[in-house]
Amino acid sequence: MKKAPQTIATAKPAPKPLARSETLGDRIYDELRKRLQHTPLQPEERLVDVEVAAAYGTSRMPARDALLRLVNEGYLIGTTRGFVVPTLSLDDVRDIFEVRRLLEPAAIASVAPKVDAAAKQELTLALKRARQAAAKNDDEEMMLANMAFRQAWLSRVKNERLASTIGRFVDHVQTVRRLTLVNRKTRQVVVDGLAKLHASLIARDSARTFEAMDRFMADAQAAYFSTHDAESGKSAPIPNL
Amino acid sequence: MKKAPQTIATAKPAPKPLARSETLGDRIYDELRKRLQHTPLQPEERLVDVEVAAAYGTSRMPARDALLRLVNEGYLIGTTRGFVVPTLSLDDVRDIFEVRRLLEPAAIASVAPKVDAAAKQELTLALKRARQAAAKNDDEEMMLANMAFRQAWLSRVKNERLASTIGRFVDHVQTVRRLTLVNRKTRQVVVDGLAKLHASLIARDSARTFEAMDRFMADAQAAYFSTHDAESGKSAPIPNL
DNA sequence: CGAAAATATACTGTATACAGTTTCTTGATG
DNA sequence: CATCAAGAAACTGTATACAGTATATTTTCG
Repeated sequence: MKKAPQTIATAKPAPKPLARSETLGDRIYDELRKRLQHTPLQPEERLVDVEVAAAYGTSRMPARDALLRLVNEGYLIGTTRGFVVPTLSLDDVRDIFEVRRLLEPAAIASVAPKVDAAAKQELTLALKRARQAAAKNDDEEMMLANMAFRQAWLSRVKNERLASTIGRFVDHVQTVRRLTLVNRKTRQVVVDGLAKLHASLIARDSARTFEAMDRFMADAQAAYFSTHDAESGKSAPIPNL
Repeated sequence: MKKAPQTIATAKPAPKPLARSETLGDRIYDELRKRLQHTPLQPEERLVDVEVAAAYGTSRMPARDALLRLVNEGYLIGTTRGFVVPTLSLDDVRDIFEVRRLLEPAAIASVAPKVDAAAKQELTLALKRARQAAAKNDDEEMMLANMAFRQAWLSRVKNERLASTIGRFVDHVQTVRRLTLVNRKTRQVVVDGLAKLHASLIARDSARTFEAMDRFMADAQAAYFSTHDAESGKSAPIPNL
């Protein structure tokens, strides 16, 4: 490596180039991300580029691209020995909740006026699933219902940058959520929160929806920190993404 | 390329690996980003990986890593013929402003209680620069002062995720800002906004700071859209990042 | 002389090979 | 038996080479 550049960009005539089509790296990235969203890695599990490459039948490069991208977005961290799931400290979780609380009430409020029949059906179904899961104490189903509900409104947020920012932060505390839901009282908080959101959305009431989400997030956050403080020592980092 | 994987991750004993140290790709990324923040590319300018690589004296790979990362973060878009600056539509700008307006008031309010002597000095200096620039109609200096003021508070936001999210969105409308500031009335709006923010920050008044930023962003947004509508046709995409 | 076709060029994407570094394993030594 | 050192193994990071594709250029034909 030699030295810094003077000027890098070339100012040639006037091209009008196409956007790039999907590459192998993109495909691997998409599938890996979906996989991580669905079933997060165990804290000691490692993703190794050569294995990912072999799994997808490509060389290391596209796999590497995908893994680096996941690192860039906070889904993984790169170490000298494979790619691992990041360990979130309590402060990290607090920070993420803080940002989410700034974004999600406004985001969901923005879809309230536009709730149509299809949206209503999705939301109602998700709520129903959540209720049944709560009744059966089914943690896994509870989480899935919760995700379905969020997906129902988040996919209808017009502002794509807002939606994707929220999505990313949600993903990052996914396992936290998993932990949180393993708790009877918390499950009730969630069902109540979803029910209120559902009602205000169906009523197409933006202000009430905003309020409901703000409350919901505050309650969920409180529930998380209380159950966590109860279970383990205060400042111990909790496992996982 | 063959088929999808069954299970990719290996579950071996228990490593405790180090975080990776800085790579060539990281270094190139850092410098390129700083360069783009300072002087954005012209719309027809292209960044080509082989040239970037040559400029830094490396092979194409680290350059490629850096460029892809910049694409991932929205600073560039990859085409079949080099990497180019994205063209933001009016809706894009609106979306970005919307997100910023959700985040920045809360963020700056969070630093108000912690404004110390050093912070005060930085803020005061930046405000002074902005005033002088406005008096001299110096667009460039105006923008720099504006950036300095933001840097002064943004660097003191404790929540790093919040800060970096804001930073990214700000960067993306940087050229928009440049356009906006080339306008006498707008410059006054900015100076007034900074002055109010400065006052409430020095007073360590969170609520007032929040309010001041919210107003400021609303005014700035309005100023931008009015000047833009005045200058060119309504829905024409404006150039640039 | 102009338009369409053929060729060349300039990029990105992918594969493979190599180098450097950290962790693991093995063996020697007290 | 414990501890440390030396070697091997397992990774990532980087370099180089090749393939594919979109754009630019030239050529050919009306």
